Amino acid sequence: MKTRYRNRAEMAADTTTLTTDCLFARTRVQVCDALRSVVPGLPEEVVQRVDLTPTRDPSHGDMATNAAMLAAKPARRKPADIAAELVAKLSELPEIAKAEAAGPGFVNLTLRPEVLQGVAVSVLKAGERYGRSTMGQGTRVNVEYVSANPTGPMHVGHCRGAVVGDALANLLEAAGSPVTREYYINDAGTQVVALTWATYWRYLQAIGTEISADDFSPLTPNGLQYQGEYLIPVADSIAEKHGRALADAEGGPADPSVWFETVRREALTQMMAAIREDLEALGISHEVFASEAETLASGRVDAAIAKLDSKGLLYEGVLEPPKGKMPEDWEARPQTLFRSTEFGDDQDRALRKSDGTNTYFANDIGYHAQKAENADVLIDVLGADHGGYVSRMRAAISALTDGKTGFEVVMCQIVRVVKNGEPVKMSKRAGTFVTLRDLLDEVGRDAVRFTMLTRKADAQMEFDLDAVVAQTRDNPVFYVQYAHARCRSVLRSAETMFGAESVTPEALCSADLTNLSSDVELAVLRRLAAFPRSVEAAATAREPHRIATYCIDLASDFHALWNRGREDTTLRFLHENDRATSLAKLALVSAIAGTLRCALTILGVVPVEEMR
RNA sequence: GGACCUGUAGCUCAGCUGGAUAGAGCGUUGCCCUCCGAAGGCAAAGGUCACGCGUUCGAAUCGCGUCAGGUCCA
Repeated sequence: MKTRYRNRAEMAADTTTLTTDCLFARTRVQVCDALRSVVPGLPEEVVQRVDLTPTRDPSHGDMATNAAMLAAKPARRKPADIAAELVAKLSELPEIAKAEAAGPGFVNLTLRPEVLQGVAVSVLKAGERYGRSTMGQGTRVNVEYVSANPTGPMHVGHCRGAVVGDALANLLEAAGSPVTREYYINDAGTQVVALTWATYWRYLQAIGTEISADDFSPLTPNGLQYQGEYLIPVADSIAEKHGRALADAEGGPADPSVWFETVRREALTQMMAAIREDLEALGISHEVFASEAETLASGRVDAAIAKLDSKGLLYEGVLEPPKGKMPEDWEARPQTLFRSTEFGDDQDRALRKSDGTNTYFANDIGYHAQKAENADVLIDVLGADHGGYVSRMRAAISALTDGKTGFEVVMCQIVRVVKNGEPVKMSKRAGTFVTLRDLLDEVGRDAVRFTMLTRKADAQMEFDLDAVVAQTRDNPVFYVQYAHARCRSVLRSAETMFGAESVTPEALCSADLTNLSSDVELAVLRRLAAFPRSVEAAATAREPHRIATYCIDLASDFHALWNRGREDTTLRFLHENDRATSLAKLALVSAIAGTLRCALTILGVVPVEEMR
């Protein structure tokens, strides 16, 4: 496993060259240098824990560091004393207007205004690359997400994992990791057999045979499991292509050897095509669609099992009966077990059933081994219902790769869909489940994506259909989009006022920014400065929702600034008779719009130019 | 019975990997349009961070236990 930083400090201390063009990262290096000279011989692992954070309270300056408090114990000195010496050292730096010790040992730093003003220029120069980092260089990441069974169209239950996985992939890419987006098609299991039978039933109807679900069900291996109408067009196209050739002379069910493989392939192809369309509508495209059947055929599953065996990790045994509620049909059965308990699992796990066929787990091991051939870290984005699967998979990957390949799971908890204050009931059986397409049609792609990303993945969330289309402050999608649209609106007005060529990002880079000195303007600049830091932190934590939170915060700063211009005309962006001042303000506005675009792009949300 | 996730304002949720007086939105109560888009902003009120013990300079955050909700267990 390649380097995985436990925290930002470690990440930043790990390298002498900065991974991102970030004011915080640069200043932190200076703080660390100062600390080393104030406390000679301080162990590096202590220095690495030094953190430099934005302050919550502007009266504490622009940034605060915990350096003195961290060093106090190893240096056997009082935090306040170290802080005082740090203050003296840091005050000498040209970038720092004021350094002061405060509270239990913080050192608060106030930057010279031109340093903060320079942030706007950095943003404009970086353009769409603002916030990008090289932190992940050398760590190839495979993110597997969605992987919905190809047995029907996507429904809202798949949506959160899809959006989170996609945003996470974008985020890790922004943080410098080469990312593979992957979808695992479970096309070798019993569900696909069931799908095939269900499609065949619809096929018989398509060629004019009258056969009810109740009549057909007993003919199938496991009953008729899918009766959805979405199979009708699939069956129609099969009927069109093959006529009555797949049925017997009377149009009734023929022997499976006649039709099964044909129908299976056709159903799978069309289901996957439908899913890809759904994904496309969500703005998602995977680089790899991996087939379980192909992985099996490639021999990788057998190879993985053989490898575990060669390490002495397999044995024939009988699992303990489940504690508590005992399934009625439970019986002790000897089967091939993997010693996952040696890797932290709470129970050994079966790789082969008593009849000798592979379990799902066995196939999944082979598949993960396949992914590990081209990645250093595997991330599975899973629904909460797969929680029990994590520790056994981690055990298997650890065993197979000798711990070289990282395995992480981002677990997405349930989304409750609410409309008019009432939960929307979903039942696949009753056919009342909401498809992804329905949801997109109702609220729109960007609203779905952004809203799903405003909460951390491992917390349950409520998705209020009314709220996400509301054009009000309590709808964060709208709020953020509105901020961007307002920026663009100002810039459009500026173009007519000063000429388009004067307000391009390149032209605005050379504006004199010294008049950006009010508290609200400096607050926005501080926020812009924190973006690269947020990207690295979000990537390290595998938490794309932090980028959504950042968007909301920046939008809030901007709306506040906008409204302050009502009472204080010097804060307005456009001053017809004062070109120099206007260009400074416009540089800030352009930097805000640019940063919002960078952030929204990570989330896969399209920034809008105007609201209608 | 066990595993994983969650518990923060009346409601929906943030809280930047242990830091200063715990923050938003909605709802409630007041303000702010002659003015770049008021689809916004400002302010007030609202908290035993589920509970208990522990770790330490310092805990919503880390550990253990209890309770509650969710997901799962060949």
